Amino acid sequence: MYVLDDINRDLLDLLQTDGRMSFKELGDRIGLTAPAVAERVRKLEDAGVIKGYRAVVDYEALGFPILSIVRVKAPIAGRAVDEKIAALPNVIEANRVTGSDSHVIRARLRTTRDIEDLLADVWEDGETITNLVTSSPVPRRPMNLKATNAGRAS
Amino acid sequence: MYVLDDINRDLLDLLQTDGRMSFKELGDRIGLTAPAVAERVRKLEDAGVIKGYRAVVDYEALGFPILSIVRVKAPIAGRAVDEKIAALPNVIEANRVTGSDSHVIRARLRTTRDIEDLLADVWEDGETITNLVTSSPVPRRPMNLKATNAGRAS
DNA sequence: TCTGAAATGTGTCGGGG
DNA sequence: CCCCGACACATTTCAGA
Repeated sequence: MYVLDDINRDLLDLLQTDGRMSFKELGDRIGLTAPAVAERVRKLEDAGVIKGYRAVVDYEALGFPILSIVRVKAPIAGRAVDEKIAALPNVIEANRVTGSDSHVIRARLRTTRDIEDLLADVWEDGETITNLVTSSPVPRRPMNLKATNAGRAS
Repeated sequence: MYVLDDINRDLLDLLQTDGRMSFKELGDRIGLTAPAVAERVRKLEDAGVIKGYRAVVDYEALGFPILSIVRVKAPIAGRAVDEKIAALPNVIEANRVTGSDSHVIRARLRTTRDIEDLLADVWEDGETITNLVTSSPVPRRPMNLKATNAGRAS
């Protein structure tokens, strides 16, 4: 497990909030110079702790107002099923899970009609249960590493 | 609905893949100069299409190997419940949904013991069903806007 | 809405503590 | 592991089309 000191923990919290913050500004906030920050960030990237940077896009504004959660009970949950799911561009996440279902899939859709198309694709693999998200009390957010005492040696 | 031209669609796909890409490099890839890119990106931000930028952090590497999905059936699903869930730092997303459950919660946890603590907190609000993610055929990913023909006037 | 050029700000690399 | 100074590079602004 990768152990963080307090500076790296704060760096990660800042970069999770604003992934485009400059090294200089990061340094100003935590009391380091830009080169020192750059080196720490580079090491976090090399270690795989920072996996990348992403712009967060509002899919609703782009015409995908429906967020659906589909649970699948696939009798034979093999690689073929996984790959078929991954090939669907509307799918933004898919997990294999414990319990009576085999997969949990999340997809962004344009219309209710698209739900049928999505289900038709996974239908062949097993029974499905679909929930539509009506609101998000906690929209997808980063963990607050400071609040969770992340990175402390256990 | 916000209508994208092809350039903005490609810009968003690039920024979803690498949120720290410089305006100059973005411009080189799509055939514009840096100032033109900067202006387009600024407008997308102002319009709320780009909601922000985030570093993607590997929580497993930081000691949170468990991703849990908890479905809650809360008889009275009011604001108080939402706020209690939102206050838990391990919760990375919570949705209200249609169907027999009221909420779907995702949380990152350190140990199986933490599952008990999490459930104890939401337990008071209703019955729970918990699934543990064993693998992710599709890890959380951005939508490919080009593949989905996003932003086209319908 | 874009380009091109000038000014400003930031990233990067060396040397040194 | 950090700071400082110097250079290279990116961003911003603005005039012009």
